[in-house]
Amino acid sequence: MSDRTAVEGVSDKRTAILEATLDLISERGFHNTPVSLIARTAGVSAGIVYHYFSSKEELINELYRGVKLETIRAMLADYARDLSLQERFLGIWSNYVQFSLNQPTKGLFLEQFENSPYIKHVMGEDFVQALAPFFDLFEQGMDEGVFKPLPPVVLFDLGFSAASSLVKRHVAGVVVLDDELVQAAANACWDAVLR
Amino acid sequence: MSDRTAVEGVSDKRTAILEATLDLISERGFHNTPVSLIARTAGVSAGIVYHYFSSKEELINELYRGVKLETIRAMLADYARDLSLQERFLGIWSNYVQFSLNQPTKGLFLEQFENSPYIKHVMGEDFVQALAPFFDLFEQGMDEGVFKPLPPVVLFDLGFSAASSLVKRHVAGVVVLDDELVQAAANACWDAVLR
Amino acid sequence: MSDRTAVEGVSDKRTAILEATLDLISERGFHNTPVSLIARTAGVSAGIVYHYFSSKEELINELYRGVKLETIRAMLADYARDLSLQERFLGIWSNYVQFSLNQPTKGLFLEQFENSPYIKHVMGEDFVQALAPFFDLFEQGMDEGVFKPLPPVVLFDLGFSAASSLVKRHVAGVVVLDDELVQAAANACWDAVLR
Amino acid sequence: MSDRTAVEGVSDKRTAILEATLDLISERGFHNTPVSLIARTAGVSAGIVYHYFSSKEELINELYRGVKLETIRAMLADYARDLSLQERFLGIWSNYVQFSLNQPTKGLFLEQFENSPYIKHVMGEDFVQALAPFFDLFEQGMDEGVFKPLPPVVLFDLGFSAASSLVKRHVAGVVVLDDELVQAAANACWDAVLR
DNA sequence: TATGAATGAGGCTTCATTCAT
DNA sequence: AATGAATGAAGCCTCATTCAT
Repeated sequence: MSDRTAVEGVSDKRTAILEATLDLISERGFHNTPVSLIARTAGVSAGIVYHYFSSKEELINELYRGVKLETIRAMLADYARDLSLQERFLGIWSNYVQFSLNQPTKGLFLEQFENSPYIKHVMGEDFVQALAPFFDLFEQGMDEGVFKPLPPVVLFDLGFSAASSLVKRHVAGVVVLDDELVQAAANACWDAVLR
Repeated sequence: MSDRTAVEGVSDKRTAILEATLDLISERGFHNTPVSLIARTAGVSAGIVYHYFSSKEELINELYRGVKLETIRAMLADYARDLSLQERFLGIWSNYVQFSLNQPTKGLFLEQFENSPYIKHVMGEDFVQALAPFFDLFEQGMDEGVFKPLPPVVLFDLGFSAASSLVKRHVAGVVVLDDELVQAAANACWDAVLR
Repeated sequence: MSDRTAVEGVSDKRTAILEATLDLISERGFHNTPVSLIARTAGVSAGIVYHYFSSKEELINELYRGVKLETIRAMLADYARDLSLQERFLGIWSNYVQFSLNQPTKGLFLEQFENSPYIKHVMGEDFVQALAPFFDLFEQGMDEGVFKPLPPVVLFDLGFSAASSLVKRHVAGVVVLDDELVQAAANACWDAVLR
Repeated sequence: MSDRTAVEGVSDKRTAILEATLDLISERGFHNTPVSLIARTAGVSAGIVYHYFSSKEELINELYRGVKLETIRAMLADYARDLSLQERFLGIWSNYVQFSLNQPTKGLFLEQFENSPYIKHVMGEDFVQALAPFFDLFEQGMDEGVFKPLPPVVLFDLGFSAASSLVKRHVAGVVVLDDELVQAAANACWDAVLR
């Protein structure tokens, strides 16, 4: 037990810092979120943050990587090659919406991060791996002549850009994203990629 | 000339401040863009900024309103009710892409602003008016049974979300948005909204 | 008429500036009273203040001299050598209280000014003249053996310090300075100077 | 010694800041005493001031409370109910004068503070307790028919207002407050409160 | 006389980061 | 591994004063 405590003790604080950072930044923004506040929220001292992360920037980058990977993986939950193209496509859509609605801070954080010139994002090998199923999906769809003959990234945007926009609308209270609407929107995007 | 000087003289500095703010924020972010740098870039003193704007926040809000309105109007250039639904839809698409590629700082600024919890955006009557043609378009399309029976905002997202994503891909160097690709993407989104 | 307008026009603005300064400083303090606010309150431009006064400091000094002289003169209204010592003493007391209650801003301003190291007060010949009756009173009282044999300034403080303290109590709402109380206090101070 | 160091270590900087603030403000005024100068004089960084005080205003308020309490307590040194009314009264007088002459900055600071609309003073329970002996003195004096039948605050002002005025005269060089003069003045004020 | 835009120094405060303990 | 006092650079903003008109 002392072993676990020791081991988890470490990651506990690290995790607490990351979670506090996520919550604070998603509702206050990068600036307006001082390290001292992150520390207080996480229940640790300001100094210890620099034991786990070399700088505030690295902390935020680390958080970005984690949240981004988690989001990608959530989108691909249940993804299986033996499902039809459409089943996989629609599955990603509903996974994404469900995840975003359950974890609103993560979406807000990602959008903020990705639209800020403040911090340059560096992606590593694990991202390439995590994203592979998307390319797999679109390449298979093109090979089979089911999808429009466009670069996979373009198909990706055609297929999923609207999803995050709609989630923002929902968060803003402009629309209510119930199952029916999600399915309708997902099917509309399916029409967009379909040849 | 003395006429123009007199007239423009009043707003010259104000305009210079707004333009400097746009350029700096789009490439450096909200923070990392001190008022002192804005002033220096605009060729004015730091103090005078507060003669034209009551705070940095108000300056940025004012800038947002101006850029947003300009973008909306650019999208609707040539918009005319006697054009077909598809012509109008595709026109908006190409107007948007063209404007975004010509004025990359404005798109970057808008995305950053709209995804930041830092500043709350307040829109006024002029926005409602400027956006009217979009609602006009989608409502007419639904009335005629051409578009899917979905809320106008949803149709808007289905129709245009991908556009800004693709522009970002272009700016990031991932794809090259030539005319052919823009048309293909625009037509794909047309498929998305089409019944 | 044009003559009067021209002449009064000048002093009108000067007076308006002085009055605005008095009101603002008495309720906001020296700092926290920018020249720009003084100008706005007086209904003039900021620049013109420097036509009438060479600096903010001089403006305040000028104001001090005027208010101080006015206060001294108000205390000595009705002062006449043919009145008894006690009549003159009590007259000063009630004049002071009456003036202070009617013109609360002036007392506040004087106290603030005289207790601030910010601005060094320079008094001129007119002050010496205006204050002469006080010395006259106390010297006569000493010569006649009616007052305690103390320096006139000391007799002055013994005789009148309590007056301003009581006015402040009244302004603060701690006591109500009605006629009866003023007379009682004045008589008590008369006891203090009386041999 | 290590003990004292440890104990004092905590409040050392806080105390240094308060002392520097007192000295600087008493000779320069509230404004004209920037926080940066306070910090430099105290031998600390500017930032740390905000670790101990939430703002410059709070710092000054805190200082006021401390100096005021110290002054009140100094006035009441040796105060004892078994002394006669007159002994107590005259003791307060000489305590006050002695304290003021020994600690001229404190008197200057108090006067400046109390006559400035800049900062609103809030007094707490400790003030009420510290001031109790004054009320005790005046109420007893009235009950015994020794003092004039006036509100305690009024008796207080009649009894002690002149003291601070005279100290200011001394500081200004107008009179020399030697023991003889202090006693004469104190006795004169005793006459003022005496029935 | 009069305006008010403009300047620029300086004030208060915040905050990422370090370091003695 | 942990604390939190401490630093000092930098940010936003104010304001006395000037000057072109």
